[in-house]
Amino acid sequence: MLKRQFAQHECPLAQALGEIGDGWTLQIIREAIYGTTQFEAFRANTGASRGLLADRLAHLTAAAILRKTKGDSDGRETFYELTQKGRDLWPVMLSLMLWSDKHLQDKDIVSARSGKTGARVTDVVAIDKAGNIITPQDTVLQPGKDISPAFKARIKVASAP
Amino acid sequence: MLKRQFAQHECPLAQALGEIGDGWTLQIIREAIYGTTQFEAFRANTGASRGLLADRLAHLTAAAILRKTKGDSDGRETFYELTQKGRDLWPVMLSLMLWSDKHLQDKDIVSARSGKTGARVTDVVAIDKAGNIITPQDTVLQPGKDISPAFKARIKVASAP
DNA sequence: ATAGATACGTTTAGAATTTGAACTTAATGC
DNA sequence: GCATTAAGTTCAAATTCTAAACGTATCTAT
Repeated sequence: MLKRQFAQHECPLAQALGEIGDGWTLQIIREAIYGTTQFEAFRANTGASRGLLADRLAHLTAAAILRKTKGDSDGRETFYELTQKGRDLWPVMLSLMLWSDKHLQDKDIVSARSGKTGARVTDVVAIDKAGNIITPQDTVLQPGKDISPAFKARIKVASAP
Repeated sequence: MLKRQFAQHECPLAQALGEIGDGWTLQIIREAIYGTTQFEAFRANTGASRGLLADRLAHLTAAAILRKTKGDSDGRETFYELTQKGRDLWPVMLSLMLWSDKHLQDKDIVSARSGKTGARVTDVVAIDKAGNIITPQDTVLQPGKDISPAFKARIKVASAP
């Protein structure tokens, strides 16, 4: 089991990174989102070693990001499927994919599209409860009621780019 | 320098994870987005060791996610600031923050809001060129013209959750 | 029923990475 | 000059990862 712990911040982002921010863990979640469910397939598609993969799958299962089930037609098989918590990481993966398309790639490998209209996903935007778009330039980080003075001091100068 | 390389996929997501998917790298990008610019501040806020931090900052600079500049008032200082490519990772961090709020936290530590209206960011959504929202349930991954047969076979069953 | 193959692990030694402390170098302040 | 600060570098010890072998249960074919 990975013992390394990132500095325990109250920062929600630091906590999320502590839970899934490990490089291999993200690769595994990517594969799960692509539809991979079995140990050997995760291995083949990520290149992770057996020991590491077993460890990370156990961690993701304990964190309720994946759910482990036994195959009922073939008793040898174990399936790891995304829970709702896991599926909720889709926007993270989608934004990464769009970033990659914009900055890392010129080839047209794969695109996310609407199943209904076929229109390509070009962007990911923040919205408020009413559905209004909030641009990155207009975004600020606001301390909440449970924030510590120390962390408040750090984020008060920060605003989104 | 980190030698470990994730399986070299043509997959844009795998490439993005290869570039920034390392755990410490993501912590550093988080800090940069929070406004951290100096070596010692990155160290204090992430808990990374000096050697590792120097290595990762060099990598992020080489990847043009950070830009390294010298302080002109104080010649000892070095600043690492986000480039546009780096700032474009904001949606990734914001989605992670929202995921954390939904699944990892019950405390009200910090929220992203509109500077203009004060409205809280509640969600991140995919949109097409015309600005129509494409829900995760309606999203499919479509192979592009430069895809290899092998990768095409893998994603053809995949659809977003 | 026996033999071989498959799926999912565990174990282990060796390799690679990370830590933590000490050390450099260069610039600043007193 | 002398202490301090910022940003690294160096290196031995600790941790983590890999790769190959091994283990166990289940399935398939003979």
